[in-house]
Amino acid sequence: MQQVNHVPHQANLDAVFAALADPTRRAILTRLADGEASVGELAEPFRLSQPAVSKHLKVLERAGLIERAVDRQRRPARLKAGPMRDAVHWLEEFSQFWSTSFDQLDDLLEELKRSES
Amino acid sequence: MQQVNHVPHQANLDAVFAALADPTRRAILTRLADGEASVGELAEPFRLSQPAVSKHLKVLERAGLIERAVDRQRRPARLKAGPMRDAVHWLEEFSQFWSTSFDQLDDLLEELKRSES
DNA sequence: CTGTTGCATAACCAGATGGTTATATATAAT
DNA sequence: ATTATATATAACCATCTGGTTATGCAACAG
Repeated sequence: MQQVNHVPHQANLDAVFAALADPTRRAILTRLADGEASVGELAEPFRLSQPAVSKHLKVLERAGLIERAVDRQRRPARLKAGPMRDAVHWLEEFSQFWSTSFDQLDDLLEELKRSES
Repeated sequence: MQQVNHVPHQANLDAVFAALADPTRRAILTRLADGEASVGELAEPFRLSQPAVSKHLKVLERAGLIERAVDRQRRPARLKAGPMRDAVHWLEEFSQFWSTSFDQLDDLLEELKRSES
């Protein structure tokens, strides 16, 4: 049976959130949403050395957010969905456990604060 | 005018995702979803020193995920909604930009992969 | 005043992170 | 065979992180 249930795997949540914590990596992901890209193509817009980009890609790969292909000398990266969804799920479950919806939370907390004081 | 629009602020996204990348801190947040708690109350379930918990709380506070109150000697922490919502929004906008929904993404990527090869 | 409780802060440490340059490797082009 | 291109890897560095113990300080309790 193929893995279908995406129970947010605690260990990977660490890696996923850590990967998302860097603005360059988020930009890389956004770029990849537009289609696969090689290391060189990714390095160009950022003023970053090629090895730096390779490192970022390795972080994203370890987090499972991307996968690498092989195309001649190029090793293009493309997005993978699962882990990002795990992150969303954690946040959603958290918000659900916490309260009803994020959109009501600030108001709700304000209210609580007022009623306590 | 009060801040109402929660445009995901890039700088804080760094701090928010970084804060969420630690399992202890996620556990602290989950605990706080149950109600405010003092440093001591938070330190007890984890086998962590009190200063370690204080440090985690400072990280969460810098990310804007919690706020501290003053109650006699205690300095209880409580959740704040905004930044977490920013994180959700980033992920949602990303998924939207990327494709239609996370639930369809893996299938979609699989399909793309197949049609390319 | 004295002691205790709750927390913060400082000083320290090992290991991770994010960047660099230099070098190696593999594929392509000449 | 040589050279050029695309990427990886190594070695190095400064800074950040997550933990510790030791200490300081403010707010009670006696």
